Amino acid sequence: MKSGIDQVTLEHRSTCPIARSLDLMGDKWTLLIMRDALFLKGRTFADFASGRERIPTNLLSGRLRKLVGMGLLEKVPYQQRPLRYEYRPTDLGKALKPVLRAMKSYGEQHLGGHTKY
Amino acid sequence: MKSGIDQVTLEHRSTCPIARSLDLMGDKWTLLIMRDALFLKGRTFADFASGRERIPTNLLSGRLRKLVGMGLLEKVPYQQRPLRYEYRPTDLGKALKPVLRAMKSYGEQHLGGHTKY
DNA sequence: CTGGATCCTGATGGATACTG
DNA sequence: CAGTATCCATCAGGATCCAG
Repeated sequence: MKSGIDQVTLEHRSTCPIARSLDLMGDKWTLLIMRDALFLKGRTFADFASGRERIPTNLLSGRLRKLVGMGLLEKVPYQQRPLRYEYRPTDLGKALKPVLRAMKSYGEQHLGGHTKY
Repeated sequence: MKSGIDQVTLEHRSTCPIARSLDLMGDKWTLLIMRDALFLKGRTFADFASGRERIPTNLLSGRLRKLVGMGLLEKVPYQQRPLRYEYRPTDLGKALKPVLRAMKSYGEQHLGGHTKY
């Protein structure tokens, strides 16, 4: 299909800023994609798909669509012939860094995760 | 049923501390419960259930079981006759505050959420 | 070959009713 | 009050298929 309507409408359960944030990124993949986009720089679909956690391609394409629709990533062509795109974090996306840093810190200190993003 | 096995086993997709954190709290309700536990003090089941986002009771009981099992909350009796319990954040649970603060800040600055937890 | 879309199936979510 | 049980809807995951 060409692609459905790209209205990325987020439910919002309450006016609480934490709840709003969770409505946007409260799942197991969204922040992992942003981690790669923010710390591993401009990434292509294949790059995201081959990350260590192996996100299924159908979930990846859906999440990317949502993130672009919400303005956290932008899809920009980086070469012609063949045309290729990469997903780059916008300023709105970069604003997520403190959240990711807090989670990284929590994981390192309390969950036994090694460093390296 | 009496209650299934209470083994709270977390999958872990990789050694990345962010991925580990997300394995633990990457869903729409876990951090909301911790928000209430941390900022609204010792809470009972009914208190959590009647929060503004109205978490269904079956999900609530499952999440509380998980959080107690992972050691972020502890279930302590606070009165006898009739016996009543409340869920109190442990030190491990309190360590989540920076994550919640980062999300609160993101929500306020970029998602139009009002303050008040 | 890359970047997805589709399909199928099992797991999870969510609303609400019900019980000790 | 503190959960369970139930029932349906939606999502996750994996495999595969298709277009440029």
